[in-house]
Amino acid sequence: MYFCTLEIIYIRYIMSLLDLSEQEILRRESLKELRAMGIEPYPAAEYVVTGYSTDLKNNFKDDAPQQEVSIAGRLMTRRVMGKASFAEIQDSKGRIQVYISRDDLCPGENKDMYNTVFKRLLDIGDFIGVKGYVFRTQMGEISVHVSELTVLSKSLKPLPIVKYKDGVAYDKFDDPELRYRQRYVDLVVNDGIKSTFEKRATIIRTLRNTLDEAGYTEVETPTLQSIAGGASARPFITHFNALDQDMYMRIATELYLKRLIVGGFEGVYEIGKNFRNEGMDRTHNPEFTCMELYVQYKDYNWMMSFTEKLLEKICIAVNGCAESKMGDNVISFKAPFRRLPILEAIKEKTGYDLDGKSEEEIREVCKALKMEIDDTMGKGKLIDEIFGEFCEGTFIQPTFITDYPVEMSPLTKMHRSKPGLTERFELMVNGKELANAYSELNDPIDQEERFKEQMRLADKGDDEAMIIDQDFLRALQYGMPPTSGIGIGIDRLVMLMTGQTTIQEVLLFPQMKPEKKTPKDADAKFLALGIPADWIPLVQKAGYNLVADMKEVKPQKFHQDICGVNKKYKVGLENPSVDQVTEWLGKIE
RNA sequence: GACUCAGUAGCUCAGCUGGUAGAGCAACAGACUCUUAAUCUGUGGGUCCAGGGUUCGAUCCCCUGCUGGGUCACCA
Repeated sequence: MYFCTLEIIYIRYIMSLLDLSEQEILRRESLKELRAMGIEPYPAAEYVVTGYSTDLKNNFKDDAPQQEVSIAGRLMTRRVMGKASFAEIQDSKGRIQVYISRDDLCPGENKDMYNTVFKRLLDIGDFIGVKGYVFRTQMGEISVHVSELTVLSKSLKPLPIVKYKDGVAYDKFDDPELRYRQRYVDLVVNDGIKSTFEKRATIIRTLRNTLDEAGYTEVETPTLQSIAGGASARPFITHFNALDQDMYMRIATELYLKRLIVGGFEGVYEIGKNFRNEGMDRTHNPEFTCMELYVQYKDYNWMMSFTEKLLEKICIAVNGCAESKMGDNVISFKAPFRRLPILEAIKEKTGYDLDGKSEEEIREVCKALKMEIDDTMGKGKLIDEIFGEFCEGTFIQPTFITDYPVEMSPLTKMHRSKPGLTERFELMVNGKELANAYSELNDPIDQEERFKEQMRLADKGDDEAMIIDQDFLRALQYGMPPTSGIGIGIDRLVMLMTGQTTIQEVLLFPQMKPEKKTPKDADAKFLALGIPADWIPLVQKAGYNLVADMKEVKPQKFHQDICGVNKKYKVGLENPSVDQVTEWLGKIE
């Protein structure tokens, strides 16, 4: 069964109308009307702008000679008062009011541009360009007096209307679900969203500039890996057809960057995405941005002072000072930061001194602290749990927590003087880990042993233990200079620098569950029952998206439902008889 | 995964022991040449998330499910 093109076009036309809201249909009609008037709603030509909203407002001087300008943007509000109107145009920098008087826009006899185009066919959300001069209204608002208006792009879907008065937002568009899914709308209608992402760009630019000036090389390493190493996390698995083998999305850049230090770079860094197949919440997104840096001949002490200077510089670049507000907390990134060994931190917060204690003794401490633990946890994991439970959240001001136990640091060099501990620090800010760094382990034999220990943990049931990377070991065997490395979570850094409390606010497109689409049976299934093609969209509009949905319904009710749609949406089809409908429904198996 | 709250017009939200729905904005028609959440008059617009149950009658009560928010757990 097939139909001619015209029928298909007609069905699509009905379907499109049935799926649209009244306002969307009206906007489409306005679009047609514009074309009928000879106005192209989506013109191809460049529209030359000579200024931007906020610049015009900031640079305006009442006593300066009149300034002709040309600006473009989205029409965001409209206040029509008969023969004169005010509107606000939103461009990339902000908003400015424009004043349109009928007789200035249309000096001749034909007033269509004002009466028809501006007042009736344009809608909020449309892009327009205007030419005119800048002036100050009686109410004191700097505005553009419009002499020429160009339609640049018609908007077919109505934007949520958010209005502001005295800093209070009315009818706010603040449902997180909608804001993240339709970030483009969020950026258009909500104040301050764009600036968060501009700050994010500033942070990354400052970071990159600082590392470049220090003489380090920006590199890119594989995202698709056959062994996902360098961190403890579950990876995403994907499939490479050409080799018919599974691959992993990287969970860290560490092992590749260290190979490059073996290869002779002074310093290498990468700013890129890592992927971890774990939960999603206000501080975790499955893909997130990390910066990792490795510098030869350095140690973790050097890295601490490098890091605090780096962060202070970034904070000043973003906020103009070395402080950032997080809710009620003011965080100072003024270097230097406090340094505190992890066992001292635990002693400080819990009163238990774990120095020199065995795994069994620590297990007892955990029980005394009423913690939930299990047998798969080794000594390192236990200490980590105690720290996470009682200490981590308490470090609001930037604090370097140093000298972690070897069990939880398989890629870290042993401490130069403290047995059982490693030369590692984590930087805690606002109660969360922001960075993780070490004096890198460069003893290939020790490294192999550490990997084997990880394998034993994996055998015990730790599904995050690291997998042994033979090629990385081979690289180390050629010799790696003493090296210090660090990883900084960029998303969390942006949160701290911009005062945001959820990671979704600093990611343009945070991971969301896929949008659910109502399943619909193919047209052929409806045609098979004898339902005419024209009627299929109406049947589906009435709520019968699947043939199975019609199975139980009484013919009378079904008849009423579909004829109701026909009438309500003025589709204009001839209604079937109840007998015909009964016949269709009778064919359902 | 647990708990909890929510789902009503294009948007933000009301809706009383249970009697099939309202406001503001947006839209449409009209008035208005310096307004600014413009104002004034009028109009249209709803699968009250879905499916069961109780009831003469359910947006409301009960059950189940779906979707989402929040909190917690998991997750360096």
